Amino acid sequence: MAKQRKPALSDLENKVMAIVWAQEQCSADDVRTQLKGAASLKDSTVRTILRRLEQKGYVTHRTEARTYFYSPIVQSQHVAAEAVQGIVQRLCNGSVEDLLVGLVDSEVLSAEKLSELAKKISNAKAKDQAKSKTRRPKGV
Amino acid sequence: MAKQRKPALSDLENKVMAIVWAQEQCSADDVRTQLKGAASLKDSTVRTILRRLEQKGYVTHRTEARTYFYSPIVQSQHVAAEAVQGIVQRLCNGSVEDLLVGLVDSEVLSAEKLSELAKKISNAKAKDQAKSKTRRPKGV
DNA sequence: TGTGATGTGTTACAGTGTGTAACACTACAG
DNA sequence: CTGTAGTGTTACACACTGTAACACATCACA
Repeated sequence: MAKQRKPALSDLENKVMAIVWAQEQCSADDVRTQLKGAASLKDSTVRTILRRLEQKGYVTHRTEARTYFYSPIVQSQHVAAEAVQGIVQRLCNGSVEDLLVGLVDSEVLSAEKLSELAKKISNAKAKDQAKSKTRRPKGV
Repeated sequence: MAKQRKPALSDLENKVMAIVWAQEQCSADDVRTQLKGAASLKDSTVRTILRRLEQKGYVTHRTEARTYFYSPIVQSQHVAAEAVQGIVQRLCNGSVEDLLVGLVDSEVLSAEKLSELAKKISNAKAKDQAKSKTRRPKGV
């Protein structure tokens, strides 16, 4: 259960997280370099963000020869799922159905695509479960 | 298309919107009264929120004998859909599939429920389209 | 016609979050 | 032992939020 609602991510924090997520592991400087495309920030700035992300519980770091290597604690999909849950509660009377209907109505997702994905996911899950005697894909 | 991304709603703004959405129409005082359960705010406070919501483009008002009656401009489901779209872009590499997978993985939604809802929505939509010769359920 | 009640407009202000960064400190390499 | 590269601490301005006071307008009624 837990789901200890983490403080939301700001824009910049999001960008940084995107980078961390993308490589599962990176130093402050890695982040700064990859962020360069968008904005060009001082390294202390980047490190501040990283530290805040750590405080917020999104990443952790490992020290290796006085260099911090950050890695995500939570998966982006999980964060997304929590965010969606919040939306469902706040905006859809707690009904996921309402949300999906809204998505289809707003043409964010077509009914066909939705069905297709639902099918795909069901299948994948069935397969996962069959396999779970040996592997544990979503245990912990 | 448009989708002119509206400024996000704060907590209190959300609560107020919930009330406005719930009744499609209400005065500042209505809102204050119904908000009472949660917090007890001065009417000027409530009106400030309402005005901000109007500025942000979420509601509009109609004056009737010097009383403002606010009504939502956007549907909650639509706001929800936009929010989800943002999440998909920021956290799921733009893939709705990733999002759905995340929802299922995080047990926000079971694969069965998803399939069921997808089916239901498809059917509803098919019906809607059949009917759309006479009614226009989501034209404009 | 003057006045109270009711409702609105304007303005404010403190707290928090965010983006941004300077500067001080530490430890390894040479 | 002295750069150099990396970290920790601290700061600050700006925007957003929650909260509200106070002034202004107008309708109903005396």
